[in-house]
Amino acid sequence: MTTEKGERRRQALAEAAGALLREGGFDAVRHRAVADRAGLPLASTTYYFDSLEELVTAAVELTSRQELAAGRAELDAGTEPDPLELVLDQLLGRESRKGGLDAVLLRYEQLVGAGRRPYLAPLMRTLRVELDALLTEALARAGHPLDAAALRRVVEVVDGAVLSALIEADPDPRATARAALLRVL
Amino acid sequence: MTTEKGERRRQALAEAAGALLREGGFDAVRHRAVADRAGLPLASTTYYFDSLEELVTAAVELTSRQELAAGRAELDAGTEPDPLELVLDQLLGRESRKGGLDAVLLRYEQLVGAGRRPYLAPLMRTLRVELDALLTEALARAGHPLDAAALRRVVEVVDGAVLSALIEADPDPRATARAALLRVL
Amino acid sequence: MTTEKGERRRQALAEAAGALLREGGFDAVRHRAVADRAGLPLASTTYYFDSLEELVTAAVELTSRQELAAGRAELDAGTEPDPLELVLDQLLGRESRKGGLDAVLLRYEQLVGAGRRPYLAPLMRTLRVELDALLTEALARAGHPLDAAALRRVVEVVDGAVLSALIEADPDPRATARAALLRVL
Amino acid sequence: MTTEKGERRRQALAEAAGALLREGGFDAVRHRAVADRAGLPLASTTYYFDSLEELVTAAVELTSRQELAAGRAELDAGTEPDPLELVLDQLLGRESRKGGLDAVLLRYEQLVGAGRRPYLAPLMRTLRVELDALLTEALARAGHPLDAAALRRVVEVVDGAVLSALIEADPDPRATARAALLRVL
DNA sequence: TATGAATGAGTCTTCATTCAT
DNA sequence: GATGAATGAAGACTCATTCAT
Repeated sequence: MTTEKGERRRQALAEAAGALLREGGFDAVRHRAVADRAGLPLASTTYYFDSLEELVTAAVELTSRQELAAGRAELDAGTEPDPLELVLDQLLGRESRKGGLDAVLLRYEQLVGAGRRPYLAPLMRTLRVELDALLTEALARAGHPLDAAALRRVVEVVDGAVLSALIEADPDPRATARAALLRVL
Repeated sequence: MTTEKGERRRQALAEAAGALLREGGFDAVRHRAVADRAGLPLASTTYYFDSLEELVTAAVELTSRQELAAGRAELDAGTEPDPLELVLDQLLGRESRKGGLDAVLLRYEQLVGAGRRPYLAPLMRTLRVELDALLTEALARAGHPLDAAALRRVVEVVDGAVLSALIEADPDPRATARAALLRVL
Repeated sequence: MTTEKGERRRQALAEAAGALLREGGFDAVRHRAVADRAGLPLASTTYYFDSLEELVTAAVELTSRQELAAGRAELDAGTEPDPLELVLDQLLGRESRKGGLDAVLLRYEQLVGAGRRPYLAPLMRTLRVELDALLTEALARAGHPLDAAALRRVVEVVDGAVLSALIEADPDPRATARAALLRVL
Repeated sequence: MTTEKGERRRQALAEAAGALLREGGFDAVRHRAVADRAGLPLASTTYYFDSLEELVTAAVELTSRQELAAGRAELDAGTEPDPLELVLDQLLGRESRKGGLDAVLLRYEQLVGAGRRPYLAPLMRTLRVELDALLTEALARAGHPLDAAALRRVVEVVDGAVLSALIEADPDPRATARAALLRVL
């Protein structure tokens, strides 16, 4: 039943929601804001998504898959000489290359936010599996073949370091994360 | 100027706000909810706190200081045979001893939430300093004298592990955290 | 886009606001009061008007245009044998024919109120232009062709007299205004 | 019973209320604002004035009497070479010498505001009598001896002109008023 | 299939006034 | 005599969701 046009609109809404999520966190994802952002009628948000939760879920999924796909593409293309940068892209968001805390916040907000939003949990776990696969490959290419448990530990260390950087208002969380990553490898 | 009774009411409101924060996150801290919880009139919330932000700040501070004070007391009393448990108390919340994720969530929510709530940043940094002092002492008593940088790294590892546990819906995040702690020491 | 019914409701709200404005001044125009008066739900007031200012503006405009239209109609119909009465209608409000101060107050309240309500200024100036055109025509028909400057002076004299009458609680401000008008012509 | 200190505080509150009235109109006169402005406790406002209406009344009276007294003093001192300026001072407020509309607004706001505030009417009439006496004297000294009726007409013309200036956002209402005054004399 | 219209519930906050001390 | 504490009522405004068309 899904018209092509319908699918396009659904995607536009999810993208708008994703942008809002990035900029203002979960609380910023409101029907009106999403509709305005997408340039679509207010009612289209509830027409294409039964509830706000569904819309948020779609936004998280879209956002994350775009990051994953970009990482995978670069990995396959072999463009990036330093695979560790690809790892940091995934853990901090590619936008973190530009510096600043905002870009980093979203990922951790989502991680923690999932705790209060059980409806996100399944998606988060799925995404994690895909993330782990990508990271494993990138680290192997960087000369660090790791098994699943070891990878987890590496990710945890970086996550912990970034969390810490967020609170300290560390001006360059990516550098901090990179240091932690090198230390643990 | 502050009456004793006035101070008690203020505290009651902050405590109610803290409970709501623990149970439902930042979004659950609303004037009405706090007032109802404390069994006080709605307007008392704005009488004692100029804005919701102030109330949230008071809630975070109260909650955190209670945890810190409890840890400090136990440490000084020497009741707890295993100082590492005190460390875990501080990083996961004492309630995590009972198991379950809910108790753990708050701390990380606050850490990340401070990112979207700049008004919390100063408090978070102050609390961090006090936390570090307590942890340093506890770890020293456990036979692990650490300098500031080393301590930070230990905390980061545990934080990363807990964050991971939250997403995995790990049934026993405390055990996971303990394992990470032992590994890094 | 606007449904006919929608337009009718918008108008009903503006009319309710206008009635409140007349009876109780600017302070009486509140969302709740307007909604109750119009027999519509509270939220309809913010649905049709983005803010209270917009609603007040609509009320002023509607009220004033109705007066203007009525004056124009009578002027064109030639019903009123004494065109000066039409002038007084415009300057004191048609309701002032019934006597009493209340009817007169609104116009002057709006004139002065615009000072504290900059958002009304553009509308007030537009209305003034239309008013001047109507008055010029009515006075010409009464045998007093006036240029713009002369008209302004006439209006000012009447306005001054009415203002004075308002404070004196003059029982018949219309008669006072008429006397001033005749004197200045 | 009135302590000297009590009387001083009453006056301080009335003065604070007057300042707020001038700056923000009737709506700006609130208990809290007045107390803050006067640097006195909130409850002192209701202690010294049974209601807000009383406080507003006191503010209007104080403000107006100060203007009157200043005018009278200058008149008696013979400082001001042009008595017409004293007339304008009274009709537009002395602050209007500095130019701008704000200074002028208050007087007309009070004139009109009295319509919605019957409790002000007696005071307004009393003040008018005193004003008329002062104006008569000033105009006589300027070579324009006028009887009561003629004076009223002069005042009305100026009032009308100023009202008009307020709406047009006339940058120099005082000049406009002066021109109207000269014209009518 | 879409969407403009609509609204009940709820948001934070302000305020005049009362009262116990 | 003075005032800190307190609060009921009301303020403007937001929002997720429903529904008729």
